[in-house]
This record gives sequence, C-alpha cells and structure tokens, in this order.
Amino acid sequence: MDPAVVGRRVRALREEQGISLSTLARLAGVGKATLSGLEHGTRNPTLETLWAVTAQLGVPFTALLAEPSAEPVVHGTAVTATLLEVFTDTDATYELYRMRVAPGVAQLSPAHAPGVTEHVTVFAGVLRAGPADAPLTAPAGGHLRWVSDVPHSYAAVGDEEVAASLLLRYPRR
Amino acid sequence: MDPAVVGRRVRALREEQGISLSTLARLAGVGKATLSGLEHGTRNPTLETLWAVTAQLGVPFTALLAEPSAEPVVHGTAVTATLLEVFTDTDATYELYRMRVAPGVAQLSPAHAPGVTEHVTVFAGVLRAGPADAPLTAPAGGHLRWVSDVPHSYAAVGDEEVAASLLLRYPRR
DNA sequence: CCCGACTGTTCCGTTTACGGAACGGAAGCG
DNA sequence: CGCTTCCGTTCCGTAAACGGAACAGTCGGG
Repeated sequence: MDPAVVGRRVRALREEQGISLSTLARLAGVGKATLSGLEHGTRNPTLETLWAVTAQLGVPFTALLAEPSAEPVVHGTAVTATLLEVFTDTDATYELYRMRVAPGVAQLSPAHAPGVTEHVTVFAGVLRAGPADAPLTAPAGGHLRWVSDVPHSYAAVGDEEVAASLLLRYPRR
Repeated sequence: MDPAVVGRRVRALREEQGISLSTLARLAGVGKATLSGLEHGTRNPTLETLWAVTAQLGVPFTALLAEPSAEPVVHGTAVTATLLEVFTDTDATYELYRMRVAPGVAQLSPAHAPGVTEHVTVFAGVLRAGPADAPLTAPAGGHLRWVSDVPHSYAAVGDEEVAASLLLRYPRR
C-alpha cells in the first residue's frame, strides 16, 4: 500500500464533493498541513487522522484503500464484474461477484479448470449465458448454473443492461 | 472508530493464527512496544504500521475496521446474515446477503410481503430451507428458490455449518 | 532448584506526525 | 490599482508514535 495512493484517493473524493482543502480540514478537525501532506503522500497518517477525514467525506473508510471490491476486477467488452467476497471451504473456493452485462454485445470467456461451476442470479434484465455452444436464458429473478470448463458466453437479451450476482466455485484439487 | 476495537481485532486475528506478539512484531518489522500498544488501543497507529501488521496477518485491511456493512444485520438463533449489497431496479428491489446457518437448530422466519422471493446459493454444507410446510434441500453448489410470503425455515443438514448467499427480491408494489 | 527460552509489558531516546501561523498566489470588487 | 478573501503549501514548536532494551512472569528440562 502506497500512501500516495491513499492521498490521491482522498484528493479525488474531496474534489468530487467540490469542497476545498481548507474547509475539509476545518470540518474534520485536522490541520491544513496535515491534510495537505496526506493528499501528497508525504506523510504517514494516523488512524485517527484517516478516520476523521473519511468520516467527514462520508466514505466508509475502505473506499480509501485499494480495496478489490470497489474496483472492477473483470472488465471485458460486455461484462464488468466486481469481487464481493471470497470464501474458502474444505471442498472448494468460492468467489462471489456483482456482475453487469452491457446490451448489444456478447462476451466470450475461455474455459476454466475442470470442475469449475458458475451460478448466476439475475437481478435485472434478461441474461443469456452458459457454454458457448448451448447458452441458457434467465429473466430477472432467474438463476443459471453451468460447468465452465468449456468456453462460455455472456450476453444481455434486449436493450436493457443486465445486473446479476455471479458465484464461481473452484473445487479443491 | 475506536482504536481499541482495531486493537482487539488484531489481537484476535493474531491468536487465531497461534502466533505470538513477539514473532508477529518481528515478521511485520515493527517494534514489540508498537504492537503491544496497538493491541491495547493505547496508541494511535500509523497507516504504515497498520499496513505492515495486516499484510503479515494476511488480512485485507478492511477486516480490521468496524465497517457498518460488515456487521451482521440479521442475527437469529441459527441464522447470521450480513448485507452485501442493495440493488434497486424498475421492477423490484434486491438485497444480497452472505448467510451462515449454524448446525443443530432450525430457524423459522415470518412471512414477507406478497410476491417476495428468496434465492439461495449454497457455498458449503447442506441447507434445508423454504416454506415451513415444504422445505427444499440443497448441497454445496446447489441453489434454492421459493416464494417467501409464507412462514419459512432455515436449517443446516448434518453437523456442518452452512455458508450461502441469499438474494431477497421485493417486487415494486 | 536453577537455568534458558520464551511470553507480553514498560521505559526511554529518537524520529516524526500533529496543528497553528505565516506565506505566496489567484480571484472578485470598489 | 489596492484591498479583501479565499486557495493550497511551507515553516516550526510540541506532542506522540516509533523501535530497541530492560523488565517481570511462565513454562519445560536437566
């Protein structure tokens, strides 16, 4: 973790809200020098300082840190997915994603390792996904499941963006 | 944010791994005095210090912070659920939970509003859940769906704790 | 019993993050 | 053009977080 990364994010968040460094420092109860140094990455801020600043920005603290869950981890032509949680168990490892599929284009993903399965629950829109040679279709509220050790595709049916949760199951080898 | 909370969590994580304060301090490259004060909440740790310790513990940093959404929002006799995300759409509102069901006891939930459906994807263990008079069963990797406008139950089959993702769909009235 | 190896806490000198004040620069207004 | 009022950065004395060493307490072995 680079303190400069945190600093850039604080500055970005502050400017997003259209608030000046001086006023943010005053509202958060920290010195302007502290905030300036923090944003430049020239200081090594204290937990108390970070807390005061993030609280004033209305950000849940994790937004400052290079958190995997807020950044898209998969970003293809049609699919954008963000990792919500990883769960490891005696038999398998699970990755839970929040997924969005843009309309109009289809996306093809290469095969995963043998035994890997995918489970999708559709929030909104209509999703057509699964093995590339035999995709399945699910409307909002529906659920799809397939073994993803073959190339598989994702596509939105119609012109509405699809929102869904995607669970990837990696069996323990 | 209370520094004492962070301290307690670090201590808990360290003891979970069966590692001593001295060795963790050495591995993380921080002084024992620093780590001791951090765990007691008598210090106001630096970002650099927190980073070194969490990296050595293999924890994604956010695990230290009492993030509101990381706290269980449902906590019954058998079920503990934490809200991961809320998604509002033109037709319905969705709530995505991470759920754990303790073995040995069953939990009965009252009926939701008409039209509300629940979707469960089981990560680990075997789950028996659904309408109280006709529950369904799913093993790890399985998926359940039912209309939850009647009383419904959750129970772990066997003596293994169940981990699952729960999607609640509230149709727009 | 004594000793060595370990635990976690406390002491202490050095380093540094802190906030207040002073600073140069950029607008807005008479 | 002055004058005011912001902006963000830099200077600086103080408070405190830092790591190393010394400390008491607890095991386990000879």
